Amino acid sequence: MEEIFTDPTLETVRDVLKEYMSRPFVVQVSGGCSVNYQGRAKSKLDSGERLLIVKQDNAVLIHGPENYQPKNWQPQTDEFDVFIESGQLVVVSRRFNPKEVVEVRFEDVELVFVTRLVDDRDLVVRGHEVDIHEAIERDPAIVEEGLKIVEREKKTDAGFIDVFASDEEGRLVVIEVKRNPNHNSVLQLGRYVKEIEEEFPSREIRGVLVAPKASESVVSYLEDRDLSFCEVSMEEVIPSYEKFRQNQSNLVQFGPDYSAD
Amino acid sequence: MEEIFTDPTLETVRDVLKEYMSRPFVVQVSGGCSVNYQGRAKSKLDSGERLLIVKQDNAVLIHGPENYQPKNWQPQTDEFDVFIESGQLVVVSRRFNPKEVVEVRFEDVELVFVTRLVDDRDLVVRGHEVDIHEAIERDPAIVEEGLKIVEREKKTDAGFIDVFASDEEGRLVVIEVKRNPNHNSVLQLGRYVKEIEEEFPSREIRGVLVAPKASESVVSYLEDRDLSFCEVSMEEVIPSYEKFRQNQSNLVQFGPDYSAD
DNA sequence: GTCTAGAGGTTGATG
DNA sequence: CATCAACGTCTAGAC
Repeated sequence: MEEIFTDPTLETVRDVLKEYMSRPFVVQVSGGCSVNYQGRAKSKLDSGERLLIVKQDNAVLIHGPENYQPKNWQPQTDEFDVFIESGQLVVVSRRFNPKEVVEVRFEDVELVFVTRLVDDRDLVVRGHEVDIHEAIERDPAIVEEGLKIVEREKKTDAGFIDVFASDEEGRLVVIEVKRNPNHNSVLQLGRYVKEIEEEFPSREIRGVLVAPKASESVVSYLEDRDLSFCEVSMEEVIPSYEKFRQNQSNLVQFGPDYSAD
Repeated sequence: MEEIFTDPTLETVRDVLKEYMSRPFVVQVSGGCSVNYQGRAKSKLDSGERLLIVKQDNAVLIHGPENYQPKNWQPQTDEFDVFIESGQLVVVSRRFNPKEVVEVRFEDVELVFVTRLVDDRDLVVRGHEVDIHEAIERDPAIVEEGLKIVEREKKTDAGFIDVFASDEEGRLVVIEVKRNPNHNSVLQLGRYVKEIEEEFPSREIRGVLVAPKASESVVSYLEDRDLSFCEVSMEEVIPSYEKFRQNQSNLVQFGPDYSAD
């Protein structure tokens, strides 16, 4: 189930788009175009050669020859318009919330490719912040010996505390988990500690930032506020590959080949 | 300058990739594949139909049938490997900083498309945070009548203050500009105000968050700390379209057609 | 629907 | 090269 048109007329492209857009097909148009966007911001892209991709859920991407990011895009489309005007093929993608419009104007098209992709597999990712949370819950000693979890996602006026615990000496410990901590993480942690000090005025409170790494600047910023840093390695955080590898027998395993230190 | 191969053998695909990858061509491969990633995190994607795009700067995208986002990616590649193993075409993209590897294993390929895209036009975007800064500098009355700019990007120990001003009554005004403010923006502003209070102990200090919008929660958080919120519309912030429209005579103008309120 | 927090965020500026 | 701030961030989850 695929269709390819090389050097089609704009009329052909229009008809192909009308037939396959808004239906579960991936439509690609490669050619010279300009793009306008208006919504939360506005953008203008003068004429150049690009690749337009309309996905099966009506997400729209306009990719230039370089960069990971698309030049313009629309995460989803509520309404398409396709028409020819002044010798240009105009494709308009609108979404209503937020109200945004992307308009692509093709002057010439090199190739149109229509296909249907079947992909029901989920992407499994490990190494997110939640994996650090879970690792701490499984084994609080990762942070420090004698730590006991009191509550997870404890609500305060300043927001949710990632992990709320008590240490060996009975002090309350406010733990903020971050994958990439910065100064804001420190401010946030400080605020949480303040909230807890108000809630438990008779208790001694500690604040700990737990992360795979922190810059010196962040660490010193922590120390300035009597907070501390606990480094955890992703190795102790990411579960063993056994579960991760399931149903992957025909694939190269993650292993020595990749971990070239 | 383009090449299209439909239902090619994996050997053909390998040879095409070897010839055109790492050179300034956009190479697309559509077919059934699985993907592994390891780097800052790890991910695994079982077999399904996807579109692999290798851009002219060696950025790599693996797109599924849906979503704006690619399933896996590599913003840039320092080293490619292409080979056939166990009846699968393996494409490995490595980058060194951060050290990350994406491995795509094709079981079958539906289409390969090679092209060179020429696009030297820059995307012009209006409506970023800096545009709000500039609007305030042009016309401080956007924030409030009688406001006078004292300094922009004023340095403090807590970071840079976006706009530092004085109001009609001679009070100092610390202005924090945000496009999408959140609680952290409030904490940040509070911190700046504290710094300024230390620097000017004899003056009265106000803190104002300027943004196109703020959630109620953020506004009440501001008020709790004796800070205030000033809403600016993007219309008063984004410069008139005259400049924006330059060289766009052959394009439909942004205008009434788009601004369906 | 709005709002909040996280992301393999990415990217560009800055020291 | 590291650090930081902004993004049309996007996206998922909670309310």
